[in-house]
Amino acid sequence: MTKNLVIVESPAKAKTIEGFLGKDFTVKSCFGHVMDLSKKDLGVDIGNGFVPKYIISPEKKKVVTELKKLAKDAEKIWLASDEDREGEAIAAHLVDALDLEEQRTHRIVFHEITKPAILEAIGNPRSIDQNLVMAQQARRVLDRLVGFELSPLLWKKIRPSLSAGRVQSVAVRLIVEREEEIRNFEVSSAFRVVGLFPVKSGKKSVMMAAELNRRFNTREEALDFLQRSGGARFTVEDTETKPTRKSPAPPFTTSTLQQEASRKLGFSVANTMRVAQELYESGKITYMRTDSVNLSGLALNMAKKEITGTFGEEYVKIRNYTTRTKGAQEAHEAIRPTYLSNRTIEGDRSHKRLYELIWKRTIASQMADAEMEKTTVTIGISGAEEKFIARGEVIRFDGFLKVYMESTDDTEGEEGEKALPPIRTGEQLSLGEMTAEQRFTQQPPRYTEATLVKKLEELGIGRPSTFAPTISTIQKRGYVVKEDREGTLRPYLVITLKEGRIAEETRTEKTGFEKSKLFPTDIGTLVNNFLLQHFENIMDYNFTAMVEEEFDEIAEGKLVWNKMIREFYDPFHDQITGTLEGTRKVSGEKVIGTDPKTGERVLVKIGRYGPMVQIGEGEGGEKPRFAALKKGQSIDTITLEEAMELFKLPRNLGQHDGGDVVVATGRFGPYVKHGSAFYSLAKTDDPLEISLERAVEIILLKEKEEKGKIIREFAEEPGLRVLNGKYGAYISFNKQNFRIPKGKKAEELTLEDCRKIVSENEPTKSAKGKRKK
DNA sequence: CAGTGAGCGAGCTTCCGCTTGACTT
Repeated sequence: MTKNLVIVESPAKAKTIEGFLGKDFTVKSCFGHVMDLSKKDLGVDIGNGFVPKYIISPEKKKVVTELKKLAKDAEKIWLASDEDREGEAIAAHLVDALDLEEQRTHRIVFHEITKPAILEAIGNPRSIDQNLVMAQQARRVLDRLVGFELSPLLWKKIRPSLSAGRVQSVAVRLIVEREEEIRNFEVSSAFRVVGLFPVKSGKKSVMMAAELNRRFNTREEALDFLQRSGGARFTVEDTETKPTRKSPAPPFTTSTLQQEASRKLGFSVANTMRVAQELYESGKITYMRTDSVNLSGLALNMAKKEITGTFGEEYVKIRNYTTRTKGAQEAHEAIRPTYLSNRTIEGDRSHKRLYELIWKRTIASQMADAEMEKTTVTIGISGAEEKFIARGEVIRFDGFLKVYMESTDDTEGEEGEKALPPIRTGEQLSLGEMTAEQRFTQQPPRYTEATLVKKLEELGIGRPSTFAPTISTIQKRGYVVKEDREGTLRPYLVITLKEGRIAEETRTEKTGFEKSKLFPTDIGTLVNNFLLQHFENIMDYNFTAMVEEEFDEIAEGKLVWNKMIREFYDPFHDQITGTLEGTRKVSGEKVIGTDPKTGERVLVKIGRYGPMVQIGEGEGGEKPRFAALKKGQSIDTITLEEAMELFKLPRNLGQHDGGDVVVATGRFGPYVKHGSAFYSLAKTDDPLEISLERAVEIILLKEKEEKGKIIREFAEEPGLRVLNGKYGAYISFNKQNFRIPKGKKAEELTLEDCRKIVSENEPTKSAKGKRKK
């Protein structure tokens, strides 16, 4: 029996706090929300003031039973869920689910997990803020209404199992619209002129690079300028030196951690969160789902000590950062190492790397500004208006740069500027070399997972706990794919002036190369355009910000929650019924040309199984012909020529081992068929180009791989085999799988053993079987 | 796991935000 029961959200937090509080306190975790709207139906009684139908979440029943038992015997119950809208609702749901009486129940909050903060919280309990709870309820009900009315509309009008929601649909919109911008982008080019001037620096002679303050639009203008420069004199007209400073970035939040881990370590958003979760659970870092840039007083003291000890006192500058993120709730600290004296940790490579990133960012945030000196040299050209400008930078005091430099998203950033050689106004310079290089304007960048999170956060859409799941949802639904794209080679012109002679040369560079970027799929584009056409309000980038304002008013007691919902819902529901009755099924169908052979119309659309091309429409008794689009192709951009190519499959490549080898494209992409067996092609194989030799190679490789999987097989019973799978050995019997009992060695199983296991055990459920149930 | 693209109908899918394990072939 315990005197005091404290309930927090996270089990790792519970463990830490228990250590602060002594033997009269038992600290338990409720693992987040314990109640939610029923999932069987809408879960909201629309006709009756939107009364929510809350149930104890099925996966939380066990926790609730256990907490209820502990609460029954406790003198006091302290609800210590997070201090934000969701946390307040969790506390209210706990009161409900555990049948807590008011006089025994206290609500406490703290922003940092330190002993003084906890003790202060215990000393200042309050009651549950019902206004805040109602604000959460409004948020929850709104999301349910939007999600559970829009999604079924998509099932009817586009395809089953699709989904839409306040957050995910806007995330998809960002990606679709960025792709449109890229498609409509018109590349232009201009000539950038750089002069190299030999200058004495001590005893050595170095080349000083300076860029012309004007770019030329055409080759002729650039050529003309270089010709005129052949006999020109170059004079230093001005040198200017200015001190500048650079400040460190604030400590990590969830979103900035995801961005930097992506840029610096190449981690996906999901991977970053998995590793961070493990660091948190092992006590190495503070909580990883936060929107706060605040550090506790304890952390600041540790930082001061660590920086002083390692770099010296002049490197310390304690700073208070304030968040600028829309809708931030700041229930936690920023993400930081628990102990700043640990510069590194034991563990595998990804844990070490992420930890060190967090350490550096935290430490740097409390360090002095870097102090620089920027020098600008202006060089005049006799007989020309234009000037050459050389820029240099010297670091006078490195400050935080000793530890950490934030990276930027654009890859084509300026190279780090170096110091300029000593130079005086009035000095005459000779020209070493001058080049005019054709440069192209850059299309807008595609989103990565991390830059999409950044954009969502800027718009105030989504929360630290949902960024990673949202990114994975829009990929799982097939709205968006994360892919690499091969670049193409692009020629560009370089004109050089050296020793009075002009030379022209064409070089090539790679352009359009993409790595792990988000691309919209055809279905993603179709769903987006459909929603945009009929639900512009929900798809508005400001929709979340606008409803958040109303949630705030509810939290302040200025607005009644179900009145707000009523005002949203009535027109929204009219939109739903209007669209349901007023539109037909959409498939994105459009004609892209006519078949040069038959003159039939060729059209593209999204069919039952995805994007496809169709020749003819079944008029005049002719059956239409169909072909699925290849990966990376889109009904928006495919040309007639590319579409006709797709009808060259299936191809018969020839004979192997007494059977035809046929290549075609199926449900799961391109494959080779030999006899009754199918073999998938590798990503690098093109089904239209592949040779018989390569196809046979694929067949033999797969056969070899299959053999490697077999641990045991029995001549008497061909359907029964012991196989080696991803999760270890298992028994396969007529397409059903069985676990091998503990203590038995797979290699030593006899036919009798296997038959016994099969007859006495239930087969394991496959993911498919589960879904059917 | 595989080469489809008629139409019908039963039964299913779906949201956002809090939290971690259980489980997989």
